[in-house]
This record gives sequence, structure tokens and C-alpha cells, in this order.
Amino acid sequence: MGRLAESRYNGPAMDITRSDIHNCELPDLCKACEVRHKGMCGALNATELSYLSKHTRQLSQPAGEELVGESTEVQAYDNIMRGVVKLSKTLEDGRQQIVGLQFAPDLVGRLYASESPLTAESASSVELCRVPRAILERLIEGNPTLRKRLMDQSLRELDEARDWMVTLGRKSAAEKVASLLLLIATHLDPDAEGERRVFDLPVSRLDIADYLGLTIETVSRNFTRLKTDRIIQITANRHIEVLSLTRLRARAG
Amino acid sequence: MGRLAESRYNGPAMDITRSDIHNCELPDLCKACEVRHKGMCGALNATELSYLSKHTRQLSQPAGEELVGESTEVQAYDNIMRGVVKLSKTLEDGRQQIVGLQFAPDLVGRLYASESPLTAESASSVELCRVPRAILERLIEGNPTLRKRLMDQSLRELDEARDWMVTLGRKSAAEKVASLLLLIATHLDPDAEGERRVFDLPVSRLDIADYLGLTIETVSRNFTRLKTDRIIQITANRHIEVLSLTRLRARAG
DNA sequence: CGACTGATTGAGATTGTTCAAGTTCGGTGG
DNA sequence: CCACCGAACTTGAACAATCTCAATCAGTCG
Repeated sequence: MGRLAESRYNGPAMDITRSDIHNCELPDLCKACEVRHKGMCGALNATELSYLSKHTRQLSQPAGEELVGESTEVQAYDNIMRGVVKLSKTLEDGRQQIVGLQFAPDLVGRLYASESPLTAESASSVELCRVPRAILERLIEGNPTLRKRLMDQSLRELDEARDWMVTLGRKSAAEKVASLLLLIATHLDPDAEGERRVFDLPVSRLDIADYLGLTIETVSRNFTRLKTDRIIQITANRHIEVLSLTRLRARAG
Repeated sequence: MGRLAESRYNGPAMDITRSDIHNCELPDLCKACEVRHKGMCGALNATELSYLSKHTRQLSQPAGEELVGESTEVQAYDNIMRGVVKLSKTLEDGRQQIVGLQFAPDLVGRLYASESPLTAESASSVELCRVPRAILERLIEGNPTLRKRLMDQSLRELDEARDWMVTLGRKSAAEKVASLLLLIATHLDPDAEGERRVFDLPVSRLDIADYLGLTIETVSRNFTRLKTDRIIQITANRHIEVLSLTRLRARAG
């Protein structure tokens, strides 16, 4: 699996060593996450942070690492500090569908389930804060603010999943591709203004195809069309410049 | 919109009168819901039920009634006592996608949102217990069991939405139709055993098409194929007999 | 440089849609 | 009870969108 231009590569995929895994330090905990006040850790007081810091590990992973496997036991939750995580499901015959992308400061992992219903994989290189299941669930129990935040995240993910069902079920390939670009542009840079956006795609063409329920070829053809119609520019395969958000939105159906 | 053979018709759609709306009585509250111990009300004690009963109304609606509109204010939540509710979203140009079906004893309505992200509509005739937003949210605040149940429902809906994304994005029309029959068969009669199932489709062909991201014609052709292959039998358009769940499952991909 | 991976492009096959008849079902009125 | 009506459903044929297969191109790594 490819890597982003900007990614800090931490060695071969299977070679995660002790140096990548270390206890979080208070008050450094969650420091990496610039938007931490919106995330999980923002809901905790000093005591809880201290408690959490004793049990969490900060983790750096290159792109393409499996965080949890489909139908495997959930041992821990991962708080995303930086990077993009992709959630996918696979049919017996290998057909794959990406069912969600998660960005910082989301929590990765199906709450309260002993078995993960999906595969979570780093799409870009990521930094994670890993919390054992029991620890987080205990914290949730005692902290209404945290509870509410996680409830809100779940409900937001449900809204997003349903929005995406419309895209999958009712939009043409061209509209799907435009929708994805729009989604990524707005998620990677939520408060940007103006008509232009510049970003690196956090996922490969195959991932895009798997997210949109299309083939690589169809995705590619539609990128080309958006490019020749001067709605986007593409350099180095992954680097996207949106020239007109309005026109892109119009193409998204 | 058509009605089920078994539906108790309560008069024309727009003619809901006082007689259809009455305060719930303790201990009759939730009586209509045979599976109430699994639903919301099962999480409440006598005091809470009493409190709830003062603010809820029991409602009977024929098929095809809008319960909440897309982008309209959420005034109340509806607990489903009997029947099926369909959740849908519509694009500006009228293309529609059904994003979920809800069965008793689910709660209808996006928690904590002032605006509903989708349209909720009775698919069959339904009986509902309607709770004002503030009342339910106050109950949730004070009752961990209720809170957990609603959290679990939300998470289950998220799982189901993501499962369906696989169906929408990666399955063929034939597999989609088989998947839907399987979904309905298992939801309407969760604990049945054996290879056969008999039920009435709670939704029209158009609804089915909108759920599967297909056209009516494609749905119809695939029903016919399942019929000629002796996997199902259809009588009176809506009445389905599944002859072999195993073979149906095999067709669902 | 050459091998490799990922992305693009083209041509033909396939799947599902569209449009246009038919047919069946459920209700209504004679 | 039966004939009739409209809505829902089914069927067929032509068409369009997307996929499949194959070739080519571009960038990266050794």
C-alpha cells in the first residue's frame, strides 16, 4: 500500500518496535492532537487523565496497518491523534467495501462489542492513543461528558453512514467521485474558506473505488473528466487541487 | 401507498382524530408491545413509567404516513409498538434512498438533534408511543439502563447501516434482492427455526427498489427469477414464502 | 537502468435502466 | 356475485452505464 508524500515512515509494516510504543505522559497526553478539546481527552479532568495515562500507549503506525480485524476480538480502542483510518468490510469472495473514514480526534472501535464488525486500517500514517477496553468503558461509566461525546460521535457516524448510503445507492459514478472529493476536502480542513482546496488524498485509487462501490478504472476515468473540465488538478497521483468547490458540489448530485 | 392484508385500517391518512390519540395508562403503558422488556419501557421503573405515561400519547397510523420530515424540527420521539417504519433520504432531483427499516420496539428519531436528518414514514400500519423530546432526554439523563439501551440501539443501527453499505456498493441486483428478503425474514421473526419462512412484505416494490438502489423493474425481474428457481413463492404480490433459507442465503452473496 | 506498483486509457462484454406494453390485484359499484 | 377501474406489478426490447480485460504510461526502488 502506498504512502503519502507527507507521511513519516516508521519502518516496515511488520516491524513495530518498542520505540514506537511508549506510555503517555501527563500532561503530554493527547498533546499531539491539536483539536484535543473536541476529542475524547477534552472531556476528562486531571485525575481521569492521570488514570488514563497509566494505561494508554501512544502508537505510530505507517499507512496500511490493520488496527482491528473483522470478526476479531476488540481488545482496545484507538483515539486518532493524527492521520486517517479506514473502516471496511469484506464479503467471502473478496469483494470489499469501505464503510467509513475516520479522522482525528475520532475514537476507533465498536463500543461495547466483544467482536469488531469491521476491519480498521490506517489509511495514511497515523498516531494513535490506545486505550484498553475495560479502562475506557470504566471512564465512560463515571463521566457524563465523555459519554455524551462518544454518543455524539456514534450518532454522527450513523448520520454519515446513511448519507453515504444515498451516494452508494442513488448516485452515478461521476457524482460518487465528486462526492468523495467533497467529503475529504471538508473533513481534512473543516474551517477553510473560499472556492479552492488543496490536499493529498489519504487513500489509493483502489480504496476510493472500494469506498464508492466502483472499479479503479471508473474512478480514474472520472478523475480525468473532472481534470479536463478544470474542476480539479491532479499532480503526483495523490495531490489534489480543487479549483471550484461550487462546481464540484454541483457535480456531486 | 398500499396497505398490508393484515393491517387495521384506521380511516383516511389525514383523518387522525382524537380517538386515535389518548394518554397512555399505567400499567397499560407499552402493553401493546409484546417485546417491551427488550424495548425502552423495559428499562424504566414504576415511577418513571408513571412520569412517562403523563407525557406520552399512543398513536395508530395507517401505512404511508410521514412521522418526521427531512430537515424538519424533531419535536418528539416515537417508540414503535407494532409495525414497520421506513427511514429515507431524498436528493434535490427526487432520487430517493431508503436508509433503514425500523421494527418494534425501536425508538424512531435522531437523538439530540434539533433537525431530523431523514424522513421517517410508516411502512405498514403502525402503533406508536410518542414521547416529547425533552421528556425522553430527561429520562435518559437519570436512567443508566435506558441510556445504555438507546446507545445500543444506535450502535446496532450503525452496524446495520454499514452492513447495508456493502450490499449497496458491492452486490449485484440478484444478491441485493435476496439480501433484502433475508433481512426482512430475520427481523420480522427473529427466533423462528427451520428452512421456511412466511411473511408479508411490509413495503411496496418501489420501496424495495429505493432500499436496494435499483429500479422497480429490476426488483421485479429478480423476484421472478427467485420464484422460477423455487427459492421463494409469491402470492398476492406481498405474501412471500421462503422455501429454503439456505439457498436464499447463498444467493445473498 | 530495469523491475515493479499504481494509475490511465481503450475496446468489447455485461448489467441494469429506460421506455413501452401487458397483466394482476384489490377495491367499488351495479 | 361479477364487471370494471386504477394502482401496483411484470415482462420485453433497446439503450446506457459500468465492468472486464488488456495494453500502456508514470513514478519509485533497488
